[in-house]
Amino acid sequence: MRVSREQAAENRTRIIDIAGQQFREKGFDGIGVADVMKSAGLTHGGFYGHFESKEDLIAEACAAAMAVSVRRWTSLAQEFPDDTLAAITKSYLSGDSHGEGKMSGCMMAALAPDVARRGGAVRSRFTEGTKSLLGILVNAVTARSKARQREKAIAIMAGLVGTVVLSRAVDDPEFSAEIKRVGQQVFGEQEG
Amino acid sequence: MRVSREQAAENRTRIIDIAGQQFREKGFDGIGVADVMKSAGLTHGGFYGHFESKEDLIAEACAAAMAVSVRRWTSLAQEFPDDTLAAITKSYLSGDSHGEGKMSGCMMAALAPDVARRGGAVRSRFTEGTKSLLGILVNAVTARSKARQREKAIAIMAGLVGTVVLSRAVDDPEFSAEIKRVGQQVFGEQEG
DNA sequence: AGTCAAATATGATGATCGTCATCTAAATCA
DNA sequence: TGATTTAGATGACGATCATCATATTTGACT
Repeated sequence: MRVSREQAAENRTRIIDIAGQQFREKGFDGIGVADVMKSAGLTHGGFYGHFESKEDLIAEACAAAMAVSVRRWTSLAQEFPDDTLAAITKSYLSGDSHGEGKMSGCMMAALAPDVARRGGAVRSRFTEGTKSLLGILVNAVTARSKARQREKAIAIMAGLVGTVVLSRAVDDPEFSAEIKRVGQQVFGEQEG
Repeated sequence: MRVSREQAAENRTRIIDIAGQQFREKGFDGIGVADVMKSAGLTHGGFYGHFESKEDLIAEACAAAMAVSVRRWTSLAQEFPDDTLAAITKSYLSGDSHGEGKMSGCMMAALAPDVARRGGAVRSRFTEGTKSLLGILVNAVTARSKARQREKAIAIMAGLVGTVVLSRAVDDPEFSAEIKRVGQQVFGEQEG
């Protein structure tokens, strides 16, 4: 059954959004094309009308999820202009920043190693997003020189990603909470 | 063909070692049981004589790979007693610490998000290893109090993991090198 | 030496995967 | 309005997967 062009475009973005969620939850290899389509309310047949391959969908989902993070950080920077860093780290480490947990969390924390195993397009879309996020962090950080500012931002980004990654992987709830608490304290304040 | 008990035990540890390498390179879902067995010089048939399931192998491989890291950090601490932190971070961020790149690198950096998607045994073995590594780091760090020491160690561990994770995922070699350089500088010195 | 048990090999199972071919119905356009 | 295009549905393909059944060979024990 054919649908209107706007409906088709809307379907495409819904597929990408849902794929981004499922990938973050289960990994690129943990969810299949047919299941993504079903979650989007479609059947698997139409998939290759929208995407060249699963790899193509992964790349699009990466770009879209990174773009969401960029928008979130940007609006946090606008909303909290004098303590952007604390606002970002708090939002970042709160986990379910929009209520659904890992599915809607940061692509870097959920899938960076998976991205590292993939090919060109996925890596490059991820890299673009990472650079954009870093740019926001650089502006949120204070230091004696522009170079120091960038270094500090890089360290904080790595610290935040590592904090989320470890706190999620670990099985002990208290240990997990401790990791997040320390991450908030160390990487969310203008000193370290 | 039956083999001696020692041979069988040796085969088992070889399967676990090779599985650990392949998992780190391709992810838990990126390599199959049959391929692991073939890489170990065996056929797929004997697998379920050694392990209950693939999940069981994953848990064993996790534990073994974490134990290797624990031994490495321990021996670094013995070899460089007065600057253990720098020695560990340098070894950690050098990447191919034993020549083969990501395959032999840290389980936390290669697979933490994959671990987070798994069930009980995998998570718990990973958590044990993480706590052991943290214990080593705590002793390698200086701070005003024991509590501060632990917080600092947690932050450094997160920073190191995030540094490796991001530098590997990113597509731009200069950006990747920059991330690693900053990580070494910030997390390898007794200040931040 | 002879029996038993165990380690591995061979082969098959059903499920799931990415991808493609074909069909259908409705949107688009002339 | 009629012709054409196209989004999506149905169904199938070969490949791969985890797992199991069975056979074989040989170490281990009596």
